[in-house]
Amino acid sequence: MYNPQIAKMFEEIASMLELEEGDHRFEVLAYRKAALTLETTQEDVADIYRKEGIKGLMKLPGVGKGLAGKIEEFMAKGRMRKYDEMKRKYPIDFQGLMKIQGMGAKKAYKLYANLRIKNVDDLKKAIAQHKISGLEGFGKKSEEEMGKGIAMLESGGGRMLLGLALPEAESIIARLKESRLVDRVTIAGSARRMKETVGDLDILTSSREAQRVMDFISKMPEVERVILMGPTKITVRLKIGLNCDIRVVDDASFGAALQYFTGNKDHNVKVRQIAIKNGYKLNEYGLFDKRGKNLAGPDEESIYNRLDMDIMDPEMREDRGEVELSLAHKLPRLVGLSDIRGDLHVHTNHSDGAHSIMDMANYARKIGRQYIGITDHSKSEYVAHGMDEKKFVKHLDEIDKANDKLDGSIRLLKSAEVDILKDGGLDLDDKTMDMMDYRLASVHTSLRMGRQEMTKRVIKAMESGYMSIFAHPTDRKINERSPIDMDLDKVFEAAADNNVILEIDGAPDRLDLNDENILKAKRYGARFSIDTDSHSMQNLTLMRYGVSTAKRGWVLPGSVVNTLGVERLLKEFKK
DNA sequence: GCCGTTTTCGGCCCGACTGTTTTCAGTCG
Repeated sequence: MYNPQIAKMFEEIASMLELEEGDHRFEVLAYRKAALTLETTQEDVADIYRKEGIKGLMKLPGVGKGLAGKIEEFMAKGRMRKYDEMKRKYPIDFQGLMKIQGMGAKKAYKLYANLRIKNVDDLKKAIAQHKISGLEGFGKKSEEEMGKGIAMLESGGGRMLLGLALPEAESIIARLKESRLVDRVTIAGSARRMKETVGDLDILTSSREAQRVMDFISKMPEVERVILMGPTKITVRLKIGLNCDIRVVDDASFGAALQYFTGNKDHNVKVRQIAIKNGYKLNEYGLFDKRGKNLAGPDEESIYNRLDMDIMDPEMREDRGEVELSLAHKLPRLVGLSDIRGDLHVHTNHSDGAHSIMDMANYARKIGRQYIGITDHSKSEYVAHGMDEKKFVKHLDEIDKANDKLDGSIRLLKSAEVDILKDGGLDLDDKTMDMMDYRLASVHTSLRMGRQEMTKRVIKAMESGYMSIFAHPTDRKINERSPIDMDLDKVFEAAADNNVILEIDGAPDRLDLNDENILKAKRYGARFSIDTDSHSMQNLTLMRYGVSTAKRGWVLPGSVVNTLGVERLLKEFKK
């Protein structure tokens, strides 16, 4: 996989260009944009190049003739002349140093020019010896902030799971509402777009008492320390190890600000370009005409509507074609939480869940589910107390009895999460599986198997005729474990051929399939099941993470099986 | 260096905050 390596080189070239004489602003932007594209492109550039040559590379957004040539050069020779030349002049670890808050290319270079600081270790030593504060343009405060920045990095400054960050944001929002200092308050940024991980939290409020809001925030119990505070913006470090930006605007600007701070960046750039084409100017304070009159209303929708666009769900705002569809008034109606009727991936204390069948059923009914599928583990998962055939017969019988007791108030479906064995066989015998309403199947062992073997393994399981749903298909764990290596195109094709439903597992550390893979699967006509993979009653409420992931993959309600009523769903499983 | 319903040249988002400044460069989102 060349992508991360080349992305890093482009990033570094961008940093070095910032130090060169003359105006390289836009060249810098171009390198950074291409680096971002490479970081987020799943397909290896080597594969793209093999299939479509340099023209294929140039199809990548932000990659033109020049940068495509540099990618080609690196793949052929293992080096990039421009990078090597510049690196000789600036032998600095920009990537490492610039991860420190407040450090950009220019400061990094000053440190190198004056103190020969090349990397974070050098910087640490210089700080310890108080060499920074003596430098022109730096002071005592700079030295302190750098020290704090390094400490923050070392305590894990990476991106946090949405499932941890969003509840924290919601409790901060609740606190602000209770304070009565704010008119409106809401989440913005990547958390509002429900990205699987977030680098920080953005919260937007409107108030006539900005200063009091600032003071209030700085004293909240969630806050570890204030990083910066101005009249309308405050950045704080939260105790959970995440930064949080909170902005205060006038209520009249709230809609414009919410649009602006929700992003993402590329989406905003396009919307602003449309504003310019219409003779307007769009910023976080409003939509202004030539005379400077603010045309925006109090909400986001009025801004889009003024531009003759339809408003789209925040999850769509990633510049993946939603702007164009919105202009054409052809936005799809995506699946929403209220479409979901059941949950087809639920564990109980018969394997590794915390609660009984009845507890799970009652809780699920309380939060509005019409049915849930009980999917305890099969015998290979002995660490998860997986059951063998004999135990399953008894277990399935208990589900029947629970259904009798529940008397139709919620329906329990008989199922299992069956292991896909190393050879592609399933972990229970046919007779036992025949007793179930449907079956989940998933990979839990031999995760490092090679690509071809893994692909064959999964497809063989799909062809068994017993696999109703492919649960957490790639088996990745965010920030913990890479996805298993398989040819997703072939797997998705086999799923469609064998009527296998693909799961969108809503457990916040899985979110599997993810947005990109959902978009890919859709091209093969995939159908989905959005589940929680619950191991406790509380987990049943995680459905929103799965639904938002589906939205990020532009999933329509009609292709999600658990939007169906239970009778229709059972008919689907019989097919 | 990229890109195209201002299309092969001339744009490319722009406002907030900080530290070290005495008017602003650097960084961030």
